[in-house]
Amino acid sequence: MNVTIKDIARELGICYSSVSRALNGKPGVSEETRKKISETAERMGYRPNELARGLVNRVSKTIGVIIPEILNPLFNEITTGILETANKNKYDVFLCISNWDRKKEAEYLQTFLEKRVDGVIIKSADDSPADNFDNLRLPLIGFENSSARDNFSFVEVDNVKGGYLAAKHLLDCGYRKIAFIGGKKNSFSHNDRYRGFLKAFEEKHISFNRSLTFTGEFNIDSGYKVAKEMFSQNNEVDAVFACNDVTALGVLKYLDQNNLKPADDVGVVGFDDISYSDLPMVDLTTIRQPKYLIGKIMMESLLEDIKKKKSGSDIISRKIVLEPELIERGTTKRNFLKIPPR
Amino acid sequence: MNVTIKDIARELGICYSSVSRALNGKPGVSEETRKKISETAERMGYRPNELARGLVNRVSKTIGVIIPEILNPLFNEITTGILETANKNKYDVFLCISNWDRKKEAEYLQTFLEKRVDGVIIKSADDSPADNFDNLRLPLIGFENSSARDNFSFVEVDNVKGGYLAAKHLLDCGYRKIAFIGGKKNSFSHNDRYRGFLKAFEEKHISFNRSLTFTGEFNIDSGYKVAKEMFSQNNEVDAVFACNDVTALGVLKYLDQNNLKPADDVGVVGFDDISYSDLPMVDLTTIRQPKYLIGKIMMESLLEDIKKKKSGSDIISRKIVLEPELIERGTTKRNFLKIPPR
DNA sequence: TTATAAACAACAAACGTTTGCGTATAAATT
DNA sequence: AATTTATACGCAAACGTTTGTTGTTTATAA
Repeated sequence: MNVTIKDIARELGICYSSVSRALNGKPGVSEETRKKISETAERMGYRPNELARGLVNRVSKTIGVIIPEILNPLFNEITTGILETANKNKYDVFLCISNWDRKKEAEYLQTFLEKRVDGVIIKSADDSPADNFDNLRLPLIGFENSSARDNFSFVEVDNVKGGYLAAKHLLDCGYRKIAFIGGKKNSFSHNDRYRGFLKAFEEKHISFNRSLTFTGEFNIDSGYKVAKEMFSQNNEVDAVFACNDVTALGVLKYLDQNNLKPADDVGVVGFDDISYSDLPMVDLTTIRQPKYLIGKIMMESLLEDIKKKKSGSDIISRKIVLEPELIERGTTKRNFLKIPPR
Repeated sequence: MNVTIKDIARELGICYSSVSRALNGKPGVSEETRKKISETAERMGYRPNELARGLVNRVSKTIGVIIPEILNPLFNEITTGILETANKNKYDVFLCISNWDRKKEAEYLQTFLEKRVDGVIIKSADDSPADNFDNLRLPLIGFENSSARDNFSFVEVDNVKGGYLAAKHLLDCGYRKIAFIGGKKNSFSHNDRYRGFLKAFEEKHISFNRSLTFTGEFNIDSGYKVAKEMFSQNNEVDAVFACNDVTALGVLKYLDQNNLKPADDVGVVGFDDISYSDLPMVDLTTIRQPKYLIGKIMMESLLEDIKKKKSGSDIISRKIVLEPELIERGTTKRNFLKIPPR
């Protein structure tokens, strides 16, 4: 059985309310007894029961986090940022994986409500107008915009710009038959990246062949499959922009197995800059997201909102947009001109 | 403000204890009122307060998990197994990252105690006789043995066998000047893999040059650095066994940058079989650990122990050892005989 | 018709805290 | 010495549940 403040009080022959006050540094306890109390607390190995505390303080010092998966290094690094920032601020985190399933997501939100988390960070499995978290009365912040509501707070990279940078770079290199492999169809990030992608074409007055638009999932196999399908139908494709690095790795896998040289035969640009893209054997050109920072900022913003809520002031929604960055590596090559200028 | 059972009771003009009984399916409530109660509960959006429940039931339906990092895909996949299994059993998980720091680890254990988790899963940052969790009165299970105490429960792969398989494979291929790059020095897993490694040499009556023993950390940079140091001093090394795939990736990075061909110039065997080892550009021979399964088994065993503890029966410590498996890929080649048989 | 059990509802204590309020004691002021 | 003031401490309620005990109603059998 665990030691309680009542045990300490009994031991010292005083009232347990004094023990509480002493241990919390509140006034109304003499220095002398305060010292005695903290000594016996120490000696008896007292550990406050946070459940009981949470009950009266209406605070659990706990954040609920829902992400679609952690196998993808993208979420991995974001999660690292989240967890380390939480720890620095003395919060614990319930980490939940939705597997891109909205039902699961909703379930987790329910248990968060039941366990009285102080706030929620979420990368929604799906973007739709009828949101799971629409009338959740809880500070909440998302990774990437995923709600039509304009009071939804989120942190994301400028996806339009990211898509633009990718396409512009490929065009600058001289690639012309460029394919687009997107993520979750109709998700905000997918649409934004696609828009930016198209913008680069427009700007250069080059037309994009819409039949070269594909969608994949966030894993290597999916990238491989899409590449296989794509190249067996359109062998004139000379470059690919994959909306995330893991999908791009799948494309590279296909190229490798079919004796196609990255850059020379097919230019490849990914998105995210996961740690493995940097390996010399991979050496993937990509659009970097500041992943750790994203996690850190989400947690910091959330904690601020929690503070605000407690003090009674209004929470205003945040839309924090960070800069993406083109990282040029070996899977694209400048002045590559397969198609002679007409 | 959240809806409570008292609100529901007031709404219906009954006593709140009946509401509790009704909602928990306990006897003592008529079918009629039971129905009325669950209907109004639904209508009012009632969510039980798990803090209050936990307080009286002495159960939090929460597991604390401490791992050194999640950037390494090894822990990643183990964690996935842990989280999914927890979810299936209606448990939530506090995920904490120790960054290989024992102090942090101890801090986390304290907060686990305060938040009254029902059990703990841990990959200890360091193996030592004086353990953080020595007198923790909580069901606990570790990934890999990390305590001199014999009542410490853990799940691990047969590391002796893993080291043995790696060395045997390299020797069978014909490599002779083999280097060993270990993990945390003096950790149980390190020692076991080293023992197995040496065993293969003994078995074949081949002597191992002890000066080719190195230790690294669990990241690419570390593997790279060790390789650099090693090859600049001992250019006769013809193969490397790295105690984890991430370190092996660092070695491959070095080889790539120095125009050394894996397998032909230097055989490389890793440990873990992380998902990226399978990429054709990497194609790393390795010793596979059943990562997801490890996580799953840890969680299942822990939940069993929790059940046992609740029912009052004794918890016996578990030592679950799983089989490692050699995965032959492109970084080693059979019948490679650099050194002619004498 | 009355006794008796069964079915249900209400009461109250408990879980381990925090905290407003009242009071006893000691110190300070007149 | 009498009165005020500050301080230390105890009391009790509250947070939202669960659950054992007691009280009341209703149906059933004698």
